[in-house]
This record gives sequence, structure tokens and C-alpha cells, in this order.
Amino acid sequence: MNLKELSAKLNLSPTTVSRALNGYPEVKEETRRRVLAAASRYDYSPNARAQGLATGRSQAIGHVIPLSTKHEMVNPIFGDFIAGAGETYSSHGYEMLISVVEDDRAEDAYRSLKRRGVVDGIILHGPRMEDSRIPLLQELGLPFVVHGRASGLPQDYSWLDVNNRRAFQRATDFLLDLGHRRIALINGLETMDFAARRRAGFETALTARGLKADPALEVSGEMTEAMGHSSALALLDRPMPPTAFLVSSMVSAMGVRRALEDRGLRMGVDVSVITHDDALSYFTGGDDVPLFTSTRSSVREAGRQVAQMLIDRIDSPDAPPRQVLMEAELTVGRSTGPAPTE
Amino acid sequence: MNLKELSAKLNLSPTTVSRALNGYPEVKEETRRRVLAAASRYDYSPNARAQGLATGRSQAIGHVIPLSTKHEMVNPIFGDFIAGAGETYSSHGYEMLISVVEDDRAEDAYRSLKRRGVVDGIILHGPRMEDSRIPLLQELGLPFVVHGRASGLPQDYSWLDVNNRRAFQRATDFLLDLGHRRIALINGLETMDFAARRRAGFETALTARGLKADPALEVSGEMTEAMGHSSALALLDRPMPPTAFLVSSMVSAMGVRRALEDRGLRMGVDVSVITHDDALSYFTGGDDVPLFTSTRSSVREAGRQVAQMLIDRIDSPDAPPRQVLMEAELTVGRSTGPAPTE
DNA sequence: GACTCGGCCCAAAGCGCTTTGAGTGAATAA
DNA sequence: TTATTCACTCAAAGCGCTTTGGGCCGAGTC
Repeated sequence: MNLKELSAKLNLSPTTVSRALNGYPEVKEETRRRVLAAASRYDYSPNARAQGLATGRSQAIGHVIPLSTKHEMVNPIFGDFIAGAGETYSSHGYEMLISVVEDDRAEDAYRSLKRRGVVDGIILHGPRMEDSRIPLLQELGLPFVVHGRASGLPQDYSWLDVNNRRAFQRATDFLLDLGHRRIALINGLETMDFAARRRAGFETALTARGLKADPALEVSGEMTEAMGHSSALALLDRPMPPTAFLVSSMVSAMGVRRALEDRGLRMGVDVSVITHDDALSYFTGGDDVPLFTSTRSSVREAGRQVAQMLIDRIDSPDAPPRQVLMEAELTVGRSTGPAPTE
Repeated sequence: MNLKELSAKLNLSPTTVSRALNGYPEVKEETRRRVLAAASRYDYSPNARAQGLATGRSQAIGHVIPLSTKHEMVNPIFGDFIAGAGETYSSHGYEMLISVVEDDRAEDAYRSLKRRGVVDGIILHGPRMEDSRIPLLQELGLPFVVHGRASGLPQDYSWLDVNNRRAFQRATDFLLDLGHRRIALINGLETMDFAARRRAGFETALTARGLKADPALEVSGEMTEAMGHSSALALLDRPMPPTAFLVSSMVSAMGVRRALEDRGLRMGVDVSVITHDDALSYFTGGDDVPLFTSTRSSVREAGRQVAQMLIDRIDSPDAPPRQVLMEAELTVGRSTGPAPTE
């Protein structure tokens, strides 16, 4: 069933039917009701491509995901973020379009999406420092919102980020208050902006107490379970091992935890661990007192909000960019305790 | 730049330019070269919506993801599956369209995708037993491939599945060979088809040795870390606790492992654990001998193949449906050992 | 020389919608 | 009464592409 057929059934012109369906005021209420009834009776919805061609919009939002295993995106948080964003999209009549591309072809992907008119806007994931995709998107004139943000760019653009710096600073303070002095940082890849900010927070807290960050206690890499495990083992086997670990992801933290067991150490007693927790649906829940003390921030909620920001931006392209900083909660679990006396 | 403008620059008709671009034989080689050169020079690509409207195709594949936390899809494997499928799509010029919907509106979502002509095909995730979405998609005439399969349906449709039954049967045999007799099963939600098959494999292996499955040792639920943990604790605290666990997912297995530690038991010595491992990028790797003995099957590879099957199906809709059964590898790690003598 | 036949190329229709610009009849105002 | 407005409705153009159905021209055939 298409518009023409439907309007024939109604003895109306396609014009009127289209207007009735789209809520234009020029059509009599009674007529509108008739049209709506017929549409649902004949199970009609407008063809999205035709509608898009006529309006110049696609009602779709693009997410470009680089394929490389190096990238931090095809990872546990992906599903939750998408779920959050998807909620917002579907309540606003947008589709989510995901483009998986070779690592070095991300920019081409943006260009292509724009040229072919496939999407009305873009959500940018996993920004690196001085990320070149941001000026590119501005140049293309494609509305976008960044999940995270990129240091070192003069441009003004919309983003939503967790206050990573503050979160890790607080977590470090918490450990310092417990008497820990040798704290290890197991961070994400520090080309990623969030990782750099976390490290800054960590080091700021140390400096504020007159301590100096020990580079030997700072590790950065892709946040896998294995990486957490091997890094922690190496650190624990040092002559002066850390008494606490600050870890950038739940998955790596599980690796750290495994390393502690391997060395016969009790988490929360012999060694403390704080991790960042993205509140993933399948890791949380259950216990009254969580396993890990963590800096917690729901990536699903972030998805919802970023999507909403982008839709707003598409609706009013001339509004000034917006920035949102979400604060992470410092949630106390069973993985932290006073530093052991030496 | 659109077709008309480009053809004006070339002093050719839009017809010829379109044909040149799409590789039709009616155009002189030299002309085609000129067109191609101009297209790349002026950075032209056809507008996807217009192309779609004219051809009746959208060059997009739909994935409908129910939103409920109950569902097994917004979960760790999602990212990896999508990455695999996305690879295939982008090499064939398809976009991936993800629709996140309320749990009970999945069928509407399919109808709507079809009506509005948004996608050329569908990948069906997380089939339940006698899943009603399968007949629906057939009725709609929308090409589709199921990741997994659904028992109890008479229809013939395309699917790709892991041989879950065989995998769990082999894993159980492996444990039985090690002398284990009280084996617990920590399964996914058994409304899910794969979970039912895994249980069947488990019970078949037991029966083949004249043992009877003990319902008290079988748990099923959403595969979270917390669920693995609490289920395992409950089982370990029984008067006759299991000496081995067969677990349906890596995440739950980590919970099981935590429960073992809580009870001071050594995994692989006091208690054996086998888990299914979807070969997620962030959980594997690193160690020479993996932590868990597992039935392993790459969900990313599954994504690649399912996508390819669907594209083939779209290209030749009259070909008979295809079924692919992937065998899982039984990979020996450090989590299994002989049953302790009582 | 007339005729066919490829090889190339083009005009125009059509995909299904939105939107502009106009028209109609009825109600109100002058 | 005539003019003006208002509330509805419609015809037609246009979005950017593909595709059908020719058309033209030069080469080959008889």
C-alpha cells in the first residue's frame, strides 16, 4: 500500500492524505481521523526512502566503528552504549546505522555517509587526543556529538563525557586516605583521551599530597582481562610491589584480581583495587556490597543522553554546542581496605 | 554534486553517466574512464535514498534488539558479533541498521521495517524455542537468517548455529572421563534455544554413562557474573556439592570462579570448571595455557558468516535455505583436573 | 544502393513521497 | 450585493536516481 493507493481509497488527493498524516493544520479534523483510520486499517506507513528523498533527511544516525582490535570500542561497553542510544532513537523515530570500517578508513566513512546522504548526524566514539575526526566533521557540516571529548582542539563542539579526571583523583585520594602510598595505575591506551585524563587525575591526587607518580607503577594498554592480569603480575613481582591498584576497566580489574589470587594475596586486605565501572548490565547486580570499589558511571545512560543531544542538535543546527560532564560515583565495595603496615 | 550536475560537466546525459558508474556494457570504455575520473575528481557518489527509491532496495540489513535486560542479546557477545557482521557488510556495500525496541514490540519492528522499506534483510538474534518471529518474517517475505536456530518449527529457513548440543556433550564427557560424577550445569535462560540444546547435550552424556541428571544441580538464568557467583555458592554449600561445573558463558564462569575462591577451593584441583567461550576479543589472549577449559567458538566469525549468508540470500531469493553448523573446539585450560577422591 | 545490425548515447518515465501555489465554496465583513 | 477572508482540498513540480524504449551513425551484407 502506498500513498497514492491509500488516497484513492479515501477519495482524497495524496496531498491531503500526506498532510493529514504529518499533522498539518490545513486539514479538517474529521478528514484527518478518516485518514488515520484508513492508514492503520490498510497497514500503511510511508516509504522511508521516498520520504527521505523528498525531505532531504534520512532519520538515521551514524556510528562509525573502527574494526581494529586495537580500538577500544568493540568492547564490553559497546552493547550497553548502543542500547541506551537506541532507546532514545526509537522514541524519536530515528534509526541507528552502524558502519564498521578498517581502522584507517574512518574519515572516508564519514565523508561517504555525508555524500550519500545516509545519515542526519553522527555520534563520535572513542575520541583520541586532538582527534582529527572532529574538525573533519565540522568541515563536512554533519551534525555530531562526541561521546567523550578531545583535548587540545580549539573548536567548540558538543560532547558528553564522564569527569574522568575527577573520578580518578577521588579514587586516588580514597586510597591515599587508607594509607596506601605505592599505588599502581592500570590504564587504557593513553592515546585515548579518557585514559590521559584519568592519569592526570591520578597524578594530581598524588602531587597534592607531595607524592610523586612513579612511572614504573603506571601501565597503559588495551583493557583486556589478560592485560590486567599480566600487568598486575609484573607489578606484584617487583621488589616494592604496590599495595593498591587503580584500574581503568572492570574487565582488566578481573585480570588484576586473578593475579592477586595467583600470588596468594587477598583483595581488599593485602592489596586494594579500585576500578572504573561502566555499570554494564551483566557485571553488576546481585550482591548487596559490590565486589569492587569503583568509580561508577552508567554508559547506557550516557548513550541515552548523547543521542538526545544529537537529535536536539539536528533539530536546531544553529544552537550553540552543548557540553555535558557526568560525575562518576565513588562506590565502596569489598576490594579496598587500609594499607597493610609494612 | 549530483548526477545531473556531473553529467553536465561531462557533456553526457545522466543516463550514460549512471550506466558508466554502474558498469553497464552500453558505454564505451573511454567514456567510462572519463566518467569515473570525473566522479572521483568531483567527489561524487550517488545519493543513497534516491538510488534506493529507484531500485527498490536499501542496501541495509536490519538487526532488531529487544531492550529488556532479560534478553540475552545486549550482552558481551553483541559487540563481537556486530563487528564480524559489519566486516562483511562493508565489503559488500551494505549498511547495518540496528533497531532497539521494547521487548514486546519486536514483531511490530519487523513489520515496520518491511513496510517502510528500510532494509533488504534481517538477521534474527537469540531465537527462542518455537520462536514466532520466524514464521512472521516468512510471512512478510523479508529475507532473513537466524543466528542460532529454533527447535520445534516445521519451516525450512536459513540459520547458522554452533553445535551446542555436541559441544556440551563433549565437555560433559571430558569431565566424566576425569572421574567427575556430580557435575553442575549453570545454563543460560532455557527459553533460549541454545540453552535448551546445551542442557540436552549435558544430559545425553550423563545418560550414556548410565548416570541420571540431577535437577538440583541444574541452574538456568541470565548469564551475568552475579548469577554465576550466587548459583555456584548455593551449589557448593549443598551437602554433596558438585565437583565440576559446566557453565554457559565466560562471564558467569568468572562468577563461578569467584565463588570457588570464596569457599577456599582451588579451580582445576578441588573443583573443575568448563565454560563456553565465545572468543571475545577482550577476554582471550595472553596466556599460553588458557585459564578456562572451554568449548570455544568465535562469535565474531559467526557474525561474518551469517552476514554473508544473508547477502547471498538477498541476491538469490529463490535458492533453498541454507543451514550451517559450526563445531566448537574443546580447548583444555587450567580449570579442569581429575575429580578429587572422596 | 538499400538494408540490417551493433555500438553508443539520450529523452523521458517512474520510484513514493513532500510542498508550493492555486482553486473552490462557504462564511463573514463592508 | 460585492468583496474579503477562511477552511479545505487539489494538481503538479521536484527530490536524485535507474531503466525503458528509442534514435543515430557507421560498418558490414547482399
